[in-house]
Amino acid sequence: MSKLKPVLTKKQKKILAFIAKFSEDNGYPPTFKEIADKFLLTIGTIQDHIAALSKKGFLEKRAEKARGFIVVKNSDGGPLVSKSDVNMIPLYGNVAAGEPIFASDNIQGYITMEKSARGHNLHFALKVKGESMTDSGIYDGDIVIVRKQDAADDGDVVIALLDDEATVKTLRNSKIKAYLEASNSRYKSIINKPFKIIGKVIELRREYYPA
Amino acid sequence: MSKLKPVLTKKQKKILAFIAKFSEDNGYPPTFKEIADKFLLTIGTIQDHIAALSKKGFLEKRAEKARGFIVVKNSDGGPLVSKSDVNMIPLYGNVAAGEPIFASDNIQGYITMEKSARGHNLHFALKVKGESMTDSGIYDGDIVIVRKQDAADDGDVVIALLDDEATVKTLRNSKIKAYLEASNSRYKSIINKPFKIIGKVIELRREYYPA
DNA sequence: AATTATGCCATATTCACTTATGGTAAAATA
DNA sequence: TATTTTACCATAAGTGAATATGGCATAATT
Repeated sequence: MSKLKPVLTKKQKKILAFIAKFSEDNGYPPTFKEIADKFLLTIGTIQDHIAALSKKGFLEKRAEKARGFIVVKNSDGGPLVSKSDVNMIPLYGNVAAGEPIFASDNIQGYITMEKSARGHNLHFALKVKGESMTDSGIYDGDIVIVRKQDAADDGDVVIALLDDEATVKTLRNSKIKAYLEASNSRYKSIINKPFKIIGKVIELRREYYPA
Repeated sequence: MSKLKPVLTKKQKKILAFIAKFSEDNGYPPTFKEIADKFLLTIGTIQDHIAALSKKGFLEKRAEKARGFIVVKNSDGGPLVSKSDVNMIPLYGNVAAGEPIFASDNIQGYITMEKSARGHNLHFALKVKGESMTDSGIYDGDIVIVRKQDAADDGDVVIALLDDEATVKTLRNSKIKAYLEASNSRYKSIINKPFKIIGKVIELRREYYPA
């Protein structure tokens, strides 16, 4: 209903935005002087602005430290992306049978993922090929984010190594034996071949082109 | 096949890692002295290390600037997350008919998305409710990332406002009239109701729990 | 064996930067 | 109307921080 947000003046917004952008561009925040130069103001004026901004809680100032402040809130109130919240993980393409999956030659790029609070295990992403999982909503071209592990539970969608090829399947751990289930009825489940689980799918992404 | 990577010594790795972590934690890089204190070394020694690291291309040094260096490469060669590559967008939950969708009360959180090169239009995310799009691989609980726009092409998956309620459907722009198509045969398409397009789905995400 | 890179020290110098102080003036608020 | 906030100025002082030099001892290369 009602929200009392400390309002920034236009000037303050501009300065905050400049500090944020400068930090992004350069990897470190600007000095008072650098801000002053940008706005054709003097250092004293910037002192006042910084004081105002940190009093309003958009900035945190570390006393007596060069470039010692950080933008805490965005000028429009939204949260900031913190580098420590995000991870870069490699995206692997499909590999021909026999080729090593995790070869660095096979990295097609990197994608960002939210850093899962605890357990910063090893994650990677894989581009799905084939139609065998369409009934589970996993389509050709989708990207699955995988956590490396060599075991999983019944019903988990897993990446398995089968004849030296990586495939996406649902794991079935029946009492008699474990097998890999395709979710598309036109595809056969894999029951009598040995396989090795290399990871569990924890997220799926699909991009709709053209962007 | 062969890649010649400039190898870092253990000490250099440690120092690089410290600089990276310090920058993340504090929002600005450390000074020479702060590094020296951490490793119980002197400033002179750190000078050498910084020189070595930047000569090897892991660090970039801005001369005569306080805290003026940035980690360019990770010690293990992987790319760094750059804040400017990632955006925070709000995730909206489902709203009851009549309620405003973009109310800030309805923000269920924020998710990160790769910043699309150009066109930083307004994006938002929406949690899908219902089964009407399962044949297109969009399931209940999935999250769609939407770019705000009020028109779309035939076949685009869109978010439409219908009776004051936001729904995910496929847009059909036949010659006669435009309508919204459900992809699950058990659901009817919406042909004779007025609707308003508020955005186009550009990405889908599904989280598999438990993590 | 000779050379280069690593890893460390100390001291001195020179800016880079923040802080402190004390003004002036207009606009917003009580 | 009185008072607070915003928005600016100038100047001096005092550290914070990078740079410059030179030297020493090992390990790794050539």
